[in-house]
Amino acid sequence: MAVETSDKPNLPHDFDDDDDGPVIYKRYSSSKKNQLHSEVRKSSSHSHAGQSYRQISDAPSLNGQTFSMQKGSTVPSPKPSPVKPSVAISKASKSLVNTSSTKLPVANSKAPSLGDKQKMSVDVKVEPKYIERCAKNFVEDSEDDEDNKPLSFRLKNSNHDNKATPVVVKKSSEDSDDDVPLAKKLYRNPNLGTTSSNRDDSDQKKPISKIQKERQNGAGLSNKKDRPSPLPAKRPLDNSDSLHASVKKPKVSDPVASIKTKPVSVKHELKVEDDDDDIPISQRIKKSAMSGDKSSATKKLLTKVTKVNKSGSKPFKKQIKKTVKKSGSGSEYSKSTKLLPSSGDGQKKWTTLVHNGVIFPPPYQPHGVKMLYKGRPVDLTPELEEVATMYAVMRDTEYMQKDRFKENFWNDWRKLLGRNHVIQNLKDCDFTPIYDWYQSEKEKKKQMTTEEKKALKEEKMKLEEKYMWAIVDGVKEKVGNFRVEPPGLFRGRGEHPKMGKLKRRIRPGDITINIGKDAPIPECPIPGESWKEIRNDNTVTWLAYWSDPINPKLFKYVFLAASSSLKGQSDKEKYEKARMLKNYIGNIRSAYTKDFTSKDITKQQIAVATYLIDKLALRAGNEKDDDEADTVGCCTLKVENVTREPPNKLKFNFLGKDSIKYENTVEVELPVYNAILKFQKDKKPGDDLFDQLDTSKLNAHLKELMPGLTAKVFRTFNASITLDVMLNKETKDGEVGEKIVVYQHANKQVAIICNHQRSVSKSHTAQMSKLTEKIDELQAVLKELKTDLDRARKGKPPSKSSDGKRKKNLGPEMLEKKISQTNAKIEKMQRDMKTKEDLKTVALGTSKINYLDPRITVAWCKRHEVPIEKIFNKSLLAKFCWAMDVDPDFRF
DNA sequence: AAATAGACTTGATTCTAGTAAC
DNA sequence: GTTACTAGAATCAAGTCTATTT
Repeated sequence: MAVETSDKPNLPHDFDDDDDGPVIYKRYSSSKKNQLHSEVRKSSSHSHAGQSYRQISDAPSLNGQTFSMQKGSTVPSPKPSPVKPSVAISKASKSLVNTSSTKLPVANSKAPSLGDKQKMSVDVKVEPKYIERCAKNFVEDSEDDEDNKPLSFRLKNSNHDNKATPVVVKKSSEDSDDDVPLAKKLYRNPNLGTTSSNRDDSDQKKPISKIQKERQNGAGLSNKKDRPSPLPAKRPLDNSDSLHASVKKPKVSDPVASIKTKPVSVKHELKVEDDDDDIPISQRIKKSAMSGDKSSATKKLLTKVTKVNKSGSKPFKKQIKKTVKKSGSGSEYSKSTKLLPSSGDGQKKWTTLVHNGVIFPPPYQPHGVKMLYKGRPVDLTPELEEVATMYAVMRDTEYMQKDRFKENFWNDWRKLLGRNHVIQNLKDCDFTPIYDWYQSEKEKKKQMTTEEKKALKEEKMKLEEKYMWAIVDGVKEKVGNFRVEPPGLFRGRGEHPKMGKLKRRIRPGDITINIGKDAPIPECPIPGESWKEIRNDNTVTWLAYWSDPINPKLFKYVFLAASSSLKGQSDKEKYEKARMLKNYIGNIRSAYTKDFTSKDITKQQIAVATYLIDKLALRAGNEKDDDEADTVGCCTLKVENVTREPPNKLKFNFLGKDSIKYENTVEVELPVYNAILKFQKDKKPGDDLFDQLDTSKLNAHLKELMPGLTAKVFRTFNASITLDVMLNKETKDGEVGEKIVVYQHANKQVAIICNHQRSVSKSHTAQMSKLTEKIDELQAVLKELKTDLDRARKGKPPSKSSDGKRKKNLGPEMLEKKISQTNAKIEKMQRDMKTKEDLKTVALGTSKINYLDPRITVAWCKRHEVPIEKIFNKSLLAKFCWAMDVDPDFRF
């Protein structure tokens, strides 16, 4: 805490405002815009209305504390101008020197449109090291070979001699601008793969002046981004290459200049090994597949790689595991920590940690509205009423159609009711009075004036403010979820066996607090109660946890927010690991290709599974318990989830994470097809396709191929490389708006690959028909204009308008102009419609947040003079602050 | 080697507030 | 000024993966 005071400039948030910061923000924002809320957002909220408990909690009375617990409002940030945050961001990211030189677009206006270009390029200095960097990049560039492309892209190459119909993502079939499925599209562009050449083109061919300009936009850079900032801003991200990253260990290490070097060296060495990568993957695959079993050779190769890696580039393996783990910060650790605050000691995540614990939802406030049992009002104790209300409020949700939900609810409620309660079954319960009461409360809330709302918000803010921040190694950081989850009915996704169960209220006695040794222990906010336990474990990043009331084996953690350095650090490491995969992917692919026909069934299954993960970006697929929804990932695929379609296609159909359906038909290499045939033989539909496999075996195997490699890395790799390749292939000179379209298009393809879906909004159909209507209107106008044009040309006056009024007599030119304007309008609307229809089931956000290396985006923005905030919103900018000063030439 | 515990990331949905459209 | 629409934030469920224990 002491720390807190110093260097404001570097703090992520202005300390000055800190204390009242949030409040101020709030006032600010609310002041002028509040009126807006008067909105009556009906339909949506209404229909699900009570559904979630959250809503309940929002409901004024439910929790008693009127609104104070509402959720969303907290967001401190919304200061009208983005300036502040951006400043902070840039500060944090550019560590030192030329503060002025770097003008991240961010720093500029909020939504700079064209004009921003200039702004962006304003104060740039050409970085002396630019050339150096270029050189580095070239090196990197040269390494690109087709391996760096997503497998799906490559397949094309390999297959193109045969048929080209690989990945057909059903969803994509509707794609608008690209009504062609991604796969097909890709096929069309066989070159996609040649990243290197593209890249070279772009970089090398550019005139220097241009380069310089770009550079300016970019991060400035005179100093290496990687340098450690002298200032105590956010803790410096470990620049070192992620490599270690792969292993969880040394997180905060001192930033050493060596950063870039490492990767390079690795690459070099790898290169030697990878010679065979020069051969197009397709050929390689063929080669290996055809030429009998060369597993031994492969093995050697792999081994070599690994070795090289280990010795040549920093050692990946985790050295030293934490010996002292959970016990609470081992004294040793703290000692060493203290000595070398920034040196990455194996597991240490922080040195000092100060925070105020968590905030609890307000106690339940009984409303006294009586439900009916067999038509008669029933008196309920507040505890029973609370639970009844949770249920009542879910009336409009789908859960009410599910017997499992009702049954689970009844079982839990009944326990509370006790044997002899009047209420003996759910069927005779009528919750309508409570439901109605809830609706009216909601309505009341809606009707509040902006003043009232504002006041409530401020009040809430006041209560919460102290919980919103933590001080980690002297830096004030946002806490993510400092609110303890309120009680409610469990809403599992899909057919979750536990849906409807009562999620009981969490009390201080359930919560374990993790905090710095010397930090004051947070005061327990509920008088008379106390925390379950206090720990001082600096090998973990959580601030608090409690065990999940629905499944006591699981924990609910309180972590820092995504914008924190700690999170940023691991995010960066994640992407570095994925980038590392680029260097290994060639060998990995040839290795598993060889094993498609392995006699060792386990090997064969590993090979095929790895292939699917690589090609389709499937999740690993851990085993699940019976008390969880029945969903699968790669390792847990069932025989029935894969259908063979001769001669060499596989049709996948299963429920993945969150019970989201995955449907995809893909063309695969024949050996894979045959292997699947073999795995399915003599099995029942519900049997495991990969009976010899589980995620730990698979990951253990992957780790032999590349340090730190696990199944999920392929997803990250696949997503990011796809973005990188598509952006660089498709971006053309032109308007910012067009470039953004290119970005969104790439983003969408990634979302499709990752199967990121969203449910169609209720109003979608209505919205579409509205648009259609408008288009029709415009078309009518167009027709009329054309008629008038004809008449005008013949010297006649315009026709009468529909309402019989006279129109202005316009000349032919004028009419022609109008016609083309109208046409443009129509086209635009049609495009918008297409896009809308197209994206109605595709969620772009998830991949942006979790899978796309932000440096690709930032670098692209710099290169193409697109203001970064056109792509990243405020929270993304904060989350990715570590990526903001990336070199414009950065390629994934 | 399998099960369990633990920690952290990923993900769809819900909620809120800002803005656009009427 | 309302109402409709939406982006972004918040929520919390559901994954992944590692380490430890049995």
